[in-house]
Amino acid sequence: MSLDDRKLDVLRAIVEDYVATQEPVGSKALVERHHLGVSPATVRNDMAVLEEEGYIRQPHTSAGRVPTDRGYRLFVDRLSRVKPLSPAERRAIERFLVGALDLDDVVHRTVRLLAQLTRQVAVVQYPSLSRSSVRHLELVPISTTRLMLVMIADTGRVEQRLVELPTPITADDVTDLRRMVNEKLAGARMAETPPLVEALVEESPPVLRGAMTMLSTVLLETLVERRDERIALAGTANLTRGGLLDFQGSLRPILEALEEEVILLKLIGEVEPTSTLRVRIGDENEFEDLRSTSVVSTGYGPGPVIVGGLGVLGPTRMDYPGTIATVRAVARYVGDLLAQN
Amino acid sequence: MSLDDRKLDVLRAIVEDYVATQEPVGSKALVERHHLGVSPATVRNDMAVLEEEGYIRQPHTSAGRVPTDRGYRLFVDRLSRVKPLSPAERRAIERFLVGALDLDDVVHRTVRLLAQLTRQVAVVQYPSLSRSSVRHLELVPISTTRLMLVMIADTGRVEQRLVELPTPITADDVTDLRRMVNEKLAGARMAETPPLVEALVEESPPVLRGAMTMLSTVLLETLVERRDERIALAGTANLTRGGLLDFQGSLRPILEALEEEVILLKLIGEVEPTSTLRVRIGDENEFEDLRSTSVVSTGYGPGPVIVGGLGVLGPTRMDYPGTIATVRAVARYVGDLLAQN
DNA sequence: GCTGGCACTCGCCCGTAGTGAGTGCCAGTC
DNA sequence: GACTGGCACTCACTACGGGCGAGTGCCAGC
Repeated sequence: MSLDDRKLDVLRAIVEDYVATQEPVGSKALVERHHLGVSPATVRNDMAVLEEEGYIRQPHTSAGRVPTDRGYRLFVDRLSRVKPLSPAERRAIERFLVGALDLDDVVHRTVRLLAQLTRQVAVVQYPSLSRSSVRHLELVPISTTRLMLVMIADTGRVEQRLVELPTPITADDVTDLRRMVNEKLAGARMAETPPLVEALVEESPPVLRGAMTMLSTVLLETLVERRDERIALAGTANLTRGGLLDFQGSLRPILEALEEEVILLKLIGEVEPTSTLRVRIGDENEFEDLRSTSVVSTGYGPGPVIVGGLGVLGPTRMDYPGTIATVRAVARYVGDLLAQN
Repeated sequence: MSLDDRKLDVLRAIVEDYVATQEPVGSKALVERHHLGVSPATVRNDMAVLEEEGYIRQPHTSAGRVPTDRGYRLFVDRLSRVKPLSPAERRAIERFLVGALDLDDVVHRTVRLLAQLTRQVAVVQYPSLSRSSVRHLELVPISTTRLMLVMIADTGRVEQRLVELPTPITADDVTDLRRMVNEKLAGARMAETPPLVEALVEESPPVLRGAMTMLSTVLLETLVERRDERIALAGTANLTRGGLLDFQGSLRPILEALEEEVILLKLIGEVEPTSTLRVRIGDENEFEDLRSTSVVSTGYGPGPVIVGGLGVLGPTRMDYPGTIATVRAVARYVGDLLAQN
């Protein structure tokens, strides 16, 4: 059955009121606060239909209605009007992000900004290595049998790792190694590096073979395997906003989920090549513990190419239009910032 | 008035029971669970004295007793017996920390380990730059007017920053700059660097003067000013342990405090040169919002010299002996690990 | 198809009463 | 003088019950 326009209006009004007041909304309050032009009784009939269709529900008989996850979904997809950012918000974004010193700084400022603007938990993924290219590889001798490998990506990411060498090497050897790895790898996309690294070992002169082998192992680990992804988090205190009503009283599982990098990455890191914004509402979340939350996430990057994800997590009862607008705007600003560097 | 031995025994029993059960403990339960060898009435008299002295209090008339901050303090200072780590805990520590790849990895593993063992919020400060020396400075050309400065400290810390140059420079210029800064600064303690950096600018040839000036600014910022300190945090979900009884029901201010790096640094970063362990109980905390928590912190470092702090934060009602033992043990292991590198 | 009216439901808000853990005090004993 | 058993008292907690009112579903009428 298709819902006529007024029923959709009613649903929209319910969502908006419930988000604002956090209390089940009744038919009478609805016609008073929104000028729907019909009587409470009519609204009640509409509500009955909406409930039958699964868009709203009653916490208990003789209470008002509350949107279901399905109701929020419909609201987000078809009913929410775009809420433009206020000038104050725009200014806040600009002020917050100018003067960032390096990538770490950009990410930290961004995540705090997002948390502050949306008043929710913010998550920002560092630019993904797998979507970056190698800008430069540096080898710093720590001792004769130890090197520090510093990898600088074009996105500004810097990763370092210790390399234990099988035999002592000289300063000249280090220079040679440095030249070789940079000639081979500088400019390469991370995904393309494994065969190049293999080649490096094979092409290296016998005297450096042992060192290069160890180096290649660490290189592969650094470039493509673990530590590929990093995450910044802020605003967990916002989970306590709205008392114990959201999240059915137990913050525990949510806080635990937020400590799992793997989970966070799945939440905001799985962005499609296009920079579409994604909203996951309640049930739609794949993680059991996050079924009482919604996640708004999007990719960001300099220009159209996506290098990482960012987003916020909050109660299903969240201000979707505002949150979506903010997340989108912040992602764009961050992208611009990256493009400048 | 001095408390005789039995009164101290009573206090110890109260603390232990309350920590275990989280419920006010009465005289009868006390004599049953601990073999004090006296009757409840006697214990009641002792309790009255302890209460008068401010070591325990009653949440309300006709309830059992609960230790005050002062009571915990006395307990920690004079009554708690050292609780040796279980073999399982020792094994957990070792297993957790072997195989750490680099400093980041060590810090992350440590903080998670601490959180897991103590079941509280764990905080680990990265080795402080101000307590480190410069191992190596690397300059990587990003463009003709941009350099990336990578600073590697002897503690394993790596910091990077972008340097904008006033005029384009050549690859040879970069080589010169790199040589100059390393000759001057490599091996220097961070605290000693400012005059050296000044000298660098003055001694630099006119053609490099502009570049060196910018570089020196960034150097000073990186070496001694901001970003000096970094922090890792884990186990916030443990705050929800024990329901809403601890922290008088409001996690909010605590979560907020934990998001402020400045506060965390003050909590665990202010370690004396010696590696004494510090316990701050409730009121003793300088931050208003943390008056309902206790903090156990200590310094760590390779050998006797301290390079950073670590610790845990939890309800005043915590297992002090166990927590203290764990914090101390983890700090020692981390120190050993750093010494190896 | 909308509306006003009406009976009904049921969560919420007290006030009351009963229960029991725990206390303080005191007289008695070793 | 220190400890003990006994006893009256306090008071948080729980259960019960009635009144209130927001909100509903349904129905007859326009």
